[in-house]
Amino acid sequence: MTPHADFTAPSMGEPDHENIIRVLVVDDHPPMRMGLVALIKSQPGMDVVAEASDGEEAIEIYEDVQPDVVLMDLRMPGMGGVEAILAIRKKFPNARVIVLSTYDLDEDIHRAMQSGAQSYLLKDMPIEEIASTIRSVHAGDALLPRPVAERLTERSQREQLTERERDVLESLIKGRSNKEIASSLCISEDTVKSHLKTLFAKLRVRDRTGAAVEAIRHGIVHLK
Amino acid sequence: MTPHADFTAPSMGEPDHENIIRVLVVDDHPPMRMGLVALIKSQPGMDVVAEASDGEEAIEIYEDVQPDVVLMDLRMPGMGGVEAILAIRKKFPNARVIVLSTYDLDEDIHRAMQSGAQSYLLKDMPIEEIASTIRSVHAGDALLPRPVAERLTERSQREQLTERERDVLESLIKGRSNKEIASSLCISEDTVKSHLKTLFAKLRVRDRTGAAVEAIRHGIVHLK
DNA sequence: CGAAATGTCACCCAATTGGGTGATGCGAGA
DNA sequence: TCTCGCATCACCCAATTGGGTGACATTTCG
Repeated sequence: MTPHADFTAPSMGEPDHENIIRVLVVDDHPPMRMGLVALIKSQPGMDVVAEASDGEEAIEIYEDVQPDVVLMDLRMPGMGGVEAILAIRKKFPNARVIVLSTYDLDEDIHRAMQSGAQSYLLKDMPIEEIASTIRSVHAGDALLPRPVAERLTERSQREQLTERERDVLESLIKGRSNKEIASSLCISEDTVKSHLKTLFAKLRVRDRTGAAVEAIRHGIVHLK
Repeated sequence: MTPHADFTAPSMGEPDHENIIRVLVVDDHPPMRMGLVALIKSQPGMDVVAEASDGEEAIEIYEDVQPDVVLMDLRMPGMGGVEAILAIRKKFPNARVIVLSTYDLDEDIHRAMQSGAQSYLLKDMPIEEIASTIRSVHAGDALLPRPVAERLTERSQREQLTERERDVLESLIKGRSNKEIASSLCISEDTVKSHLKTLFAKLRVRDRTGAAVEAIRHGIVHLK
């Protein structure tokens, strides 16, 4: 796809301190990809070795070119960033991935870091910060910008939802009544109400409408 | 801010058919700006004369450089794209603006076109389409890509909300009960219920939760 | 093993919500 | 002038929802 020069195997032997950082750019927006490529190529000591426009492509290409660092968008059609990171790190546990997202939703950040990303940047950050993070992550650090770290703290203060609570929440956001949620999950209506009670407490809302809005606001469930 | 060469006044006299298309790029994401600049500079017959990172800056710079075409993001901190387009076209009714957005929400598209944009593109479109639209719009056409036009049709099939209905909807999404909505809008609870009834019908939902989700889904109200 | 978390269900009761019907006043436009 | 849409309010009634309390089984974990 994108021409990448002859590369030397990153495993074994001599440290790559003096080598150029080989970056894989993953984003489904062509102009954004173009910008990230321009950004990286404008920096000394790093270069783009390949591009991908969704998760599956990213996995394939990663195996081929085995880049030093991946710059990965989160929301993409088909396979998203999180699944791609999981797949890549399953096969290459040392893979270094920086998530670059439009959104600073606490759940997104949490899921990304959970899946093994080394950092999480926002697209409204200056290009210097993106470049310096690529260097840091390549050097083995895993740092989060202040505002992102703060969001992650927010999320940790919110109580974890159980699997069943998530199910109810998702069903709720589809516009279903308690009765409908019950039958869709094959449980009694009382059980639904029971889950809703704890759900309201955990999300700190009074009713289902508040729960729906909070869930969307924090990225706990995604629309569409 | 950004260097722009000597420019000739776009008013009066000779047609600019043979001149280069002078583009102003407005986006709050540095790497996206970088990509758009690279995109435009890579195309023959057009060039970037200035960049802005929010609505206010866009207005200022527009007056200074009076570009042929503006490539404008919609959601930006501070003043958004719609307000900027309105302000620019109030002073320069012939201003040509292409909105370039991440989202294909019908309300966003509607508001953008309503405010006077000539086109609405999505960031996941290929760079050729973006470039060719710049040319078309500069030549005086105002065309919408198929998928965007279809979304706009969706929106026109949904009944218009009245101002008051919007007020109730916004209040609803803040998590308020009917009683609280009533007092926040200084009307009776019965009136709130009355508005909600028509609101449910127009949005084709059964209850307030559905209304909240639909409103967010279509961009009728924005979170945060 | 015992404790804690999770998922399940039941019952009661009050509050909120949603649906139907209708009425009034006001301003814009045919 | 006379509609028509909009906003306002009222009343009634049924359905849904939310809060409190408690119980039981399973699983996980120290």
